Amino acid sequence: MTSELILAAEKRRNVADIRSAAIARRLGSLLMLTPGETEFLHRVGAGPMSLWAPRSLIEQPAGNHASPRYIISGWAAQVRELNDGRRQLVQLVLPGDPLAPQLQIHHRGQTVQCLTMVQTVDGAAIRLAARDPANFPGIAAAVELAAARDRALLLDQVTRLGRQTAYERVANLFLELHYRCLPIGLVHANGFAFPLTQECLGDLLGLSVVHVNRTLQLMRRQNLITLRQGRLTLNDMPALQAAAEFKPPVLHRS
Amino acid sequence: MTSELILAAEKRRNVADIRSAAIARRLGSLLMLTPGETEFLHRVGAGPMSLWAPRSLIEQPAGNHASPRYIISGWAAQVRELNDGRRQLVQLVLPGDPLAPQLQIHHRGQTVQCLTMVQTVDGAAIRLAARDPANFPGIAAAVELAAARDRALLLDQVTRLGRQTAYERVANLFLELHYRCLPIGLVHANGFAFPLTQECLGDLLGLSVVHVNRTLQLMRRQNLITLRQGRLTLNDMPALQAAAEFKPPVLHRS
DNA sequence: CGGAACGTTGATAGCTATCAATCGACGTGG
DNA sequence: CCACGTCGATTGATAGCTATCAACGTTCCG
Repeated sequence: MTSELILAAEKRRNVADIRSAAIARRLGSLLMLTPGETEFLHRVGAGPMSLWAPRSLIEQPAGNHASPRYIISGWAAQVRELNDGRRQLVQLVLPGDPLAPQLQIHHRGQTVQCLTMVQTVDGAAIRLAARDPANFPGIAAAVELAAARDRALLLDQVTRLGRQTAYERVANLFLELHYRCLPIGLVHANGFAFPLTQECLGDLLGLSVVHVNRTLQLMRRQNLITLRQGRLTLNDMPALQAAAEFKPPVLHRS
Repeated sequence: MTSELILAAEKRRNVADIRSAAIARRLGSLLMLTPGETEFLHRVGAGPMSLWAPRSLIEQPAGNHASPRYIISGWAAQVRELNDGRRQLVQLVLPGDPLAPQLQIHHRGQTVQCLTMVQTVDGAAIRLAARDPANFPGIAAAVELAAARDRALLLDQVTRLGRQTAYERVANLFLELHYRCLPIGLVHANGFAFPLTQECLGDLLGLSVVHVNRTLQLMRRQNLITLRQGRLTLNDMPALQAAAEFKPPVLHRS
């Protein structure tokens, strides 16, 4: 076996690790989990997985007794569509996140859509663990905190769309994504995989494709970011911060 | 006692009823409560109340052990402010709603602000009841459903700000408010008290005061609405619906 | 009466959308 | 191998929605 093959195998193993560890990392970043809980979440992440094609819609079984699903790789989004074809990506769903909140109200025109190839695992065990504080003291709290953080990010999204310019929206989103990708191990040297097309960015930020393109080019000319070949690097976090005013949600110990 | 005085007294009693009943109506509109549960919520609504002046900020005690507070009269809003003074009303809080979700993450620049005089009551009993399914089978489910509905309305807000024009935003918001005021008994003949200034409307819908004004006047000229003296009447719901595409969240029986 | 808060109106500027066309990358079938 | 179509990114020209600035009217209240 040549060293290249060994390296490739090593890399595959690392990738697999990151995938099966996404949930454990995501929840573990919110508060301290016991080793047993971390191990438990790793096993959930390594369980039988479903594969979804890019652009496919993930059907959410209605009712709150359906088991939740967690993304372990790929990006998805909660999408709302208007009758005339306009669409809004309401919130991005990244590895370690549940596809939808535990109790979701049915809404015509609302779906979960894959932006890349997506792998999901069944989260029924997590829901059960969250209801068994004796054995899993941290998981219940972490699941709650995760939901609260997602709501805080939703408020960020409202503020972005309501009160920020195109330039600020893009900068703010990039900082949010950096903040979210960091704990799940997807960031290296301030860069991370960025699979969104400019059209998706527009639908997420309430902008037209053309204007997204022009805004990105401006940020490139100012050397704030590098975005090519599906990878985004934040070259100047202070400048982005100054432009976007992104404030990460603060978790308080309770 | 003249008949005028009798009528006035009757009216005061009705108003008091509506206030103490706001929580019961709000939660009872989501699913069937037992008579005991309804009575329980009435007593909560009639409990000791706090009074908040217009424009005052309601401090949220950090931590998830603080008892939640419910509004029983008046309007408030969750507000985010940017460093340069821009502000965004993220979500309106109406009678029967909790001031904030059960577990709230601290965020610099986020507050709850009264838009009118506001009366609140302590919701600790509701939280306890929600954890005692044996005695209160419906309340736990209703509280959860209410939170899910609020999240759905937040997604509406995102879509409004991201993908609708000023005219559509205003129409959509008016339909949402009608939808929310109906179950708590505030709507009479398609009209309800509407205490928002045009500046607040702008901060809520991501528009400037001037443009809010012009949009309202257009809708008045088209005879879609009547808005004067703090009262809003929707004269042409079908036309508003056609313009705004408001879809009320659908609760499914589980 | 003066001032503050809110609403209204006009003029102008500016941000962003829309339309149209081009370009490169990629995969497919002839 | 090349023609072809599709998708995404890019660019230019233009239109349009909305913000900003400024001024004025109205109501209310001390």
